[in-house]
Amino acid sequence: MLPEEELARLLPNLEKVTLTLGQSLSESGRQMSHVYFPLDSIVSLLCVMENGASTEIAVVGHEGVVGVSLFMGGKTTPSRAIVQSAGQAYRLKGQLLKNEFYRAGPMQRLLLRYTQALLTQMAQTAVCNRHHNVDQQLCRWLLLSIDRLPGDKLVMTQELIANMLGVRREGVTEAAGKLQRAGLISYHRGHITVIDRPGLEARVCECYAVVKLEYDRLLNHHEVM
Amino acid sequence: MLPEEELARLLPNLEKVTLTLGQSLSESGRQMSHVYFPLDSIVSLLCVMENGASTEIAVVGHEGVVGVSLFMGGKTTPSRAIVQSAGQAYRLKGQLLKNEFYRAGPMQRLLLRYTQALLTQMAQTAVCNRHHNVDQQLCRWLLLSIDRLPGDKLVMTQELIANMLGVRREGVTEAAGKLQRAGLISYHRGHITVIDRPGLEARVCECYAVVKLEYDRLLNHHEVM
DNA sequence: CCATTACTGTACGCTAGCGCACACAGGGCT
DNA sequence: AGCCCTGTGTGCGCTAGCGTACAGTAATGG
Repeated sequence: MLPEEELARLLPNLEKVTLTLGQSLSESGRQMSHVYFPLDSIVSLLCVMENGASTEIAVVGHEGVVGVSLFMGGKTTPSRAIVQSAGQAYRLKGQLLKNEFYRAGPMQRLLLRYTQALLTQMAQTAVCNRHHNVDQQLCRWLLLSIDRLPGDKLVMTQELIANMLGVRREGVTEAAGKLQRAGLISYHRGHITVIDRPGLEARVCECYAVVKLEYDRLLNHHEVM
Repeated sequence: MLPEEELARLLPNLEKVTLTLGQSLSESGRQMSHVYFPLDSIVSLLCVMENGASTEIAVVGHEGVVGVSLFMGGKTTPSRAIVQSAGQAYRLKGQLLKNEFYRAGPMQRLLLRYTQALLTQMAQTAVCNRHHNVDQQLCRWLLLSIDRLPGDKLVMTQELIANMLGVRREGVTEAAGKLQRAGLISYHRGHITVIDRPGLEARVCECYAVVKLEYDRLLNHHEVM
């Protein structure tokens, strides 16, 4: 989405890395050395509490960047970034991104619009956690995930999904069972395949659409302010 | 917190306005004409759903600004901003803030750090909605509110608090009753007085401290990156 | 090939919070 | 005074999700 000039300046510094499932890109309160631009991987931003319970507050895929705190000026965040789906990503030294950011050009505007989209995703996650049941939240989570993946399959155990959603594993089993019996997904020991995407969209709560529309609005056109 | 030069440039354009309880500063999807810097007032950012249910996703007081979407580049947000506690605020034409922002000076860095603090508050709200009970959330809400007010009193009915927290009014009645019987607050027809602040802090969940520490870290020193 | 581990399904009692209904009191109004 | 409206307290049945326990089955590894 960047003009050639910016892209040319950045490309030599982008390093392609492989992210493995469960890998931590950022720990609470620790400064990241690099920012990551997922390609076909997905990264979850998690809040972990003192007792170990966790909740996903946002998910980042090829549309975004992990490490906004580096250019936002805070350096650290109180959340963790965990690879939710293995794959490739570009990474870039934090200082280089910051330099680019402070050129105050298209890259800065893009990063800021992305950060605003992230704000919306977090806000909607808060609402969803409050008002919607596990079934709907699972649908939202599945849709947000496969939107960020090339195919319709994802590798993820119910245990991990439960950690992301901040619910019991058994709750996920039940919700996933319903979806499977309804023929919307097939679930097999850590491998999920989405069979009927429109069916999922029919069951999901409004939160998914709110987030998706906002991402489209903010990121899917090259308009310069 | 700004150097004199920046302050001198902004001051003539700041307009002092009175915000009344319940006033809307921003509607979902509408562009704001001004940004607001609360002085002794408090503004709640709310997500409102299709069925009318709502949830507060963040609270803004004298430490912050209402309308980050104006400089983040998105122009609008899918949330509402409602005055939760009447009082004074400065307002500033959106375009003037944007101009100041794009001077890429101390004001930009400050606004970005504030936005990051807002991110943290939203994230923690999402976690709190998931994992903590109404009692704890009420304590968090009370503390976040009186931190942003000059005294120890706030004007707020249980009905409105329920809307903020996204719970039933009766749930708030019950939780507030416990706090009152414990001698931590006194509640009288829409007038709350905090009597024992340390007592509240002892009951609140960790979410309050996480948010408070992050605000302090990001905003309470003049360090320039 | 067997043992172990990891993942999924199911059951059961418990609790927090919901939806609803209603009683009661303060405070302002005519 | 009487009245209404607003705000608060309470009770009751219901449900979603929790905690816990355990069974069954696929993958894995020696």
